[in-house]
Amino acid sequence: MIPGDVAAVALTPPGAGPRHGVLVTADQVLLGPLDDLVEGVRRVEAASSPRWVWWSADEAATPLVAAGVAPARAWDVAEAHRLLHGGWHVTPGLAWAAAHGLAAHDVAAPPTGDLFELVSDRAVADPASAVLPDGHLRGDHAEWLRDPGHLEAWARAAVETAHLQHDAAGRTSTRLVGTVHAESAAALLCVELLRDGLPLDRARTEELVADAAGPRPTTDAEEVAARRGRDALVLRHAPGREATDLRNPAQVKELLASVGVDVPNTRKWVLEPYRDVNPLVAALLDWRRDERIATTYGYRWLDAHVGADDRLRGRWTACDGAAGRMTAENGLHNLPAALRPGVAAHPGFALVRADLGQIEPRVLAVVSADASFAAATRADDLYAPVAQRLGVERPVAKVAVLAAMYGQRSGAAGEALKGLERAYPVAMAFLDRAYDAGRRGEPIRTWGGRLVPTGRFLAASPPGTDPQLDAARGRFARNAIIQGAAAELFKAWAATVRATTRDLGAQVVLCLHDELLLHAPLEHAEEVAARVDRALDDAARRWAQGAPVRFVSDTSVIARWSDAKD
DNA sequence: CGGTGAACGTA
DNA sequence: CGTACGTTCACCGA
Repeated sequence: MIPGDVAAVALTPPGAGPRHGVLVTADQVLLGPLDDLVEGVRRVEAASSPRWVWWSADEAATPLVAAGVAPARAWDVAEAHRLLHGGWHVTPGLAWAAAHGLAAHDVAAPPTGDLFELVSDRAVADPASAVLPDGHLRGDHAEWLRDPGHLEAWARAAVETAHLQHDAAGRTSTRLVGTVHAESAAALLCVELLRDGLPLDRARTEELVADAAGPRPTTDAEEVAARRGRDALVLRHAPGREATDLRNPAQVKELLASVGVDVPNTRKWVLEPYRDVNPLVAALLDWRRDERIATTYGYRWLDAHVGADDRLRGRWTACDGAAGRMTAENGLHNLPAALRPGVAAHPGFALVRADLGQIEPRVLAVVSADASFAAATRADDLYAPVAQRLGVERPVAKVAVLAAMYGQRSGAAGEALKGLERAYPVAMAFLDRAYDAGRRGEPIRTWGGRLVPTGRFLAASPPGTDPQLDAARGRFARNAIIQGAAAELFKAWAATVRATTRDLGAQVVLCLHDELLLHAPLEHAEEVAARVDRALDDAARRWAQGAPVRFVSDTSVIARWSDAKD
């Protein structure tokens, strides 16, 4: 049975002729060619805005998004599984098994093409059923779904899984159902981010690349010559060693030794103190900076990932394999600051940039329920009241708070850290508990309910056998409860922004952990910015569930990403 | 050919 | 001041 506020969508796999799809609601089943399905979803969305259930947004929503349909609410079975059970790897079979309490190791594997696998008794399964006689989902669905007649059963299996996940989520944590909703919206947003891309000023971007890599080469020979030219600027400081391969760290180390710079490795922060000692070091560091742009963010990158519409595109994922932050490919998440002036609104549009201020300590105030620390979040600058309370300068208070959340290895914070323990014992005890759970190899749950396994190095060394690895697990856990909760708030905010600015023609074009970038029509940009701030208030209130913690956003309407940077 | 580590960009 | 990610390069071993 399909509940009245739920609808399901499933599609035949791409790449095997014309695609078909099915739409299943409480009172109708629409089975037909993809175009008909898209129109059906558009109609149902407009009429009742149900919660769309799919095995994953990537599979099911991509054709909808391509056609401009913007579902408001979803239950993404794959993302729900990741939240409930931890880890990143998920298939329909694994999600089905976990939801039904079946053992993961019995999940039917996809066919390998091996002649001998046909001896499995699973081959006798009802050809029309998505479920095998042993209760597991069939493993050959990629092939099986080429027959559109199988789609309805596949969609109903997704709804059954979602239903069981919903029950399990409600039992596990009071906030987990809401987290699944936000996570599902984020996964849908990821599909839209890939479709829309990040708007660039191509000419300006090419200029910035040229500053580092030289003019665009037209032949392979020119490219080689440009590379030699860059190398020569370093090697001219090392007469007799011009054959050194600057891309080989061992050779670079030897080269540096030959001019009296003796270093354990050639990393930037190791070499930086020697920048003025020898011109070779300065030349090498500058070479590294330019080489990064020339190789990773050079002309090849531009040609491969920037479309004819001057949009930089890459795939996005709603959560990483650790605490659950979003990830992006093709440089969208690690674009060098030097290239940011190239990210620019297109004619008739503006960028709306919003970044959350001091999100991690504010998140700590929520998840630890420390009333004193929460009081400090009333300030625009949270470190000011903390410094006052501790009787130290602001920079000392800041280092102490960050050390408490992440570090406590090199005890620069010292006295101030002890002050934190006295002033905010609830928050500090919360961090200590996460650290201890990690040391013991126990999984933790984030505020929103995501299960985060800490046993990543468990096979190499069980808890209690290697103090260094125990400490690494502890730091990971302590970081994950903060980073993971921050990611949850961020996604709730991003999903709210997506929903509340769409009617103004705005697009979310970049999500960067604590920063949102939107592309909006010029005439609506100020209103979009206002709605972004309102969305933060609404999302934070829902996410924090009444905790008296304030979140702040620095929001501005700009032409280029590099504008109005603080 | 695939896997690994160094290096470095972002938060 | 720790954690995480993606990308490129050279090297290693099959």
